[in-house]
Amino acid sequence: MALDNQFNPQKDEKEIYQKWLELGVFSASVDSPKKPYTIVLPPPNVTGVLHMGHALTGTLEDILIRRKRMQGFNALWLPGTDHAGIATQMVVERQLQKEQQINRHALGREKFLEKVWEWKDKSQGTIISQLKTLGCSLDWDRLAFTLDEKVSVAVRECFVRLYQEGLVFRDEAIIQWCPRCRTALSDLEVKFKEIKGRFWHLKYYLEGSTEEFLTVATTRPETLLGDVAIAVHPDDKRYQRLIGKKVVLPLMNRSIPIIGDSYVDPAFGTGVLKITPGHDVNDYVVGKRHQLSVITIFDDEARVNDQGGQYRGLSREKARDQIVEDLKNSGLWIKEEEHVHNVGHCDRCATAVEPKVSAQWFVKAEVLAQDAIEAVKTKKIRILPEEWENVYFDWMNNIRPWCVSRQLWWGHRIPVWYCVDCTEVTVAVKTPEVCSSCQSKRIRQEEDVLDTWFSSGLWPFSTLGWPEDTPDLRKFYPNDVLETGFDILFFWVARMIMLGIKMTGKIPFHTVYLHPMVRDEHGQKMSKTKGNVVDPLEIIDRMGADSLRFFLAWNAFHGRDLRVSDEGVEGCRNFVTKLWNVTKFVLLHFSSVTSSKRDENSLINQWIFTRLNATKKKVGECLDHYRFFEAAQAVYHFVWNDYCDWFVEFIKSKDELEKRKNAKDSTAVDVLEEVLRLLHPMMPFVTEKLWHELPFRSSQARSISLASFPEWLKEHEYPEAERQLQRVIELVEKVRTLRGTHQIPGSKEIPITIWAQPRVIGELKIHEEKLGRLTRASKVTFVDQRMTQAEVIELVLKDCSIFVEKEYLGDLTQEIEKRKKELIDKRSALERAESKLQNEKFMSGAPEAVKAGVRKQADDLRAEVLAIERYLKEIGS
RNA sequence: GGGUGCUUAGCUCAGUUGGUUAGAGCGCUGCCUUCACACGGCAGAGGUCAUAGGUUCGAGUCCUAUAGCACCCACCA
Repeated sequence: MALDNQFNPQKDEKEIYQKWLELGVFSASVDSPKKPYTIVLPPPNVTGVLHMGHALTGTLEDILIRRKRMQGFNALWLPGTDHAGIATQMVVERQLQKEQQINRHALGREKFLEKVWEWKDKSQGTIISQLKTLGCSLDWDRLAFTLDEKVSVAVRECFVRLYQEGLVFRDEAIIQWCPRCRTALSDLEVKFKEIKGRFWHLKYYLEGSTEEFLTVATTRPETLLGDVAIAVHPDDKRYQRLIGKKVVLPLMNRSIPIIGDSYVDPAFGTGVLKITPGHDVNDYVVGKRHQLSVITIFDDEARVNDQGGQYRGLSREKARDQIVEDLKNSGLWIKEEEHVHNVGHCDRCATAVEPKVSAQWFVKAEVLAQDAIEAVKTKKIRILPEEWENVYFDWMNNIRPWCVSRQLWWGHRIPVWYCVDCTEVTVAVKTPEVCSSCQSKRIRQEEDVLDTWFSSGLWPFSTLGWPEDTPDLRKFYPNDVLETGFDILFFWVARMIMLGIKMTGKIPFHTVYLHPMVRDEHGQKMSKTKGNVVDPLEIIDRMGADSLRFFLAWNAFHGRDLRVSDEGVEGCRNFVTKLWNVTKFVLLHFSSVTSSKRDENSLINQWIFTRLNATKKKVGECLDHYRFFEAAQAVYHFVWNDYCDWFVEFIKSKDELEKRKNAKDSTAVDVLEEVLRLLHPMMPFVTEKLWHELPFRSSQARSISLASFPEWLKEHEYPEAERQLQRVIELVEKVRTLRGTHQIPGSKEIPITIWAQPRVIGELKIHEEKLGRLTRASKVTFVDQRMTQAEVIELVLKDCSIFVEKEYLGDLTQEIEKRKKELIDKRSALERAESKLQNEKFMSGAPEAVKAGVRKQADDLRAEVLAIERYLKEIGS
């Protein structure tokens, strides 16, 4: 059956994926005696669509999993989706606002959650089908969701255990608050942005004086409503004498103390700092130190509350304008300056956060961090690329309590019940009926839900049935590799390590591989507002999943950026086409060869198997070390250069093809078949398609993904064949270069003469036909005497020379120039080599292999230099 | 303010413990529509490895300093 002109991904990919599903290729089994190998997919947002980052994750993990599966492992790649608390809730809130112009509070918790579930049910299929489009071999029967009952039980169990050990606690503290989301945030969820603001200088008069005042410089004049003191440095000569006195708070006419605290930097601003413990994290700390009270002046949406007197009800921004105006009017304003400073913003909605004192639940991360640090220090967990280990240690060593409560509705409700009748707090996995202390039925559950990352942190085992001791858990936990982007090292990876060790007593995985960030072709972060988002599905639609996957693997350097460009993917698409075309060639000539049988004495066969063997070794090593780019390059190079450019060209003559067909030599098919298996993890679709077209294959399996992965074979090493064919290749290249330099068209055949030692001539004569054909020679003559330089020019190789008669070359000026340049290069290389050999310290210090190499190099160079010198002399230049 | 990484061909990047004449893809130039492939073939040009010192028989690779870039953490009002 003849193949189409090129692979048609739109037509074939869906069908192929369907077949994999039918064959159950992706299913891992708890009963299998095979060694398990487990990866959990970083769960994408349930309402999301596939972006390039997902495509990268999907590709790299699929490569790892498919290879292990082919190697005979019981490979489990566990899919799942994340409820993504704030993100999802925000999407639904926006939709609600747009459609009904109401917020969630107008709808009520229960009704609102119904809406979110509706949205989730509607959109959850999207990302799943998109992962399938990419070819991901996920075990769909185990599809999990972070709000599944199974996972929720694990979340509650974890919370209860931490509570019982005192590792989760409730406390009143200053936290980061998003007034738009109306929830507390963890430190990680606050992103600081440079904002061009103003620096207002204000007068705070000393109590009882209309003359003497202190100048306070602030970026947030509106917070003066909550000032409880002003602070100066205790050693500051300017203000020292005023410590302990009082000032009158502008506009509010409250009297507040002047305190001395070394936190104040005398050199910054005026050296006088207003203290607002209710709305500034540092002020809160200073306030605590001086037992100052806390005044909260904003409500949950950052509008001025009852504490703000006449400003009550104003937004932060309006209050600021009004207060500045009032200060100006009452003569308390001195000046204002431009001031650039960093302001924290909500990671999700980009609203400026408002520090706020409130009761929240915290995890004692600093305790959990100890074992997590140890696990990486002792290399029980490796983080790759290794430079991330330091980043990990740095963060872990400075970790602070993790605020896990969120005033959201979409998420795991915290399993805590407060008794109305006594002060008891009941914390339980199963919803209690009564207070655990006074047995009162009047208990109410904590309103807050948990940070999304709390449930994600349990993902490697909650998906396998923990805390039950399930067969899945026993088989597939710990996982093997955790592959994800470095941007969620703290958010997710660190928490999995902490919670994994704490809950199960085992490390959750032995390797963390952090892939680069996907960027556009100019290295810019992709964003909707910039309009530079490259849609993986659109690329797949145009060029096929294999092209995109191969491109991503090829570009998964150990660096920090991965730039996606159309041209790059096109290059990979071209490679898919090349593979397709060479398969067409093989089918055209070798369809009648239906079993593996080959001439073991053929040097070409030996040579291509040796090359293939080197490639298999390289690919295997690279994949073992997550060097996807090198693996992709190695196989690309083998297919395109070794197999297509040389092997196929070597055997392309009528005679050679006939000979091989008659002998039923299967080398061409065998090598291609192995290449397809080697490539399958990276390009699953086209390799599956082509594999079935071959006249025979190594395995009876109904899918290439069930066949074995090619491994290096000792018996396929033929160094002698490699050496000989390497010489043939160099010889052909020399002549071709000469033809190129002299612009001899391919249609013009010219005779060549080859001189060498008899032994070498013997080796070359075997390849006479190939030499002639590939150099487009009219005749190949072998001689054991050098030719006279006056009539010919000599192309020098290490152990042979090629002579071409001048009459075929026309003007030699260019050629001579080239030789002169070559001579300079070779001479200097020779000098370097010789001086090394004369250097005693080199001869005593360098390893034997290096010395031998240099010696051989010097010999070769010397011969070449002499030959070129002789050539130039004889030609009269 | 603290930290990490980067600087190699026109562009994007490899280069594993120092060791033989520094590589790839794309782009560029010339030739070729030869019966797998123009999404192709053949050939070619192009690099004082950011700069200055140092260690070494030997440095793109190790050390120091400088310059520039990127990112992370902190968040001085």
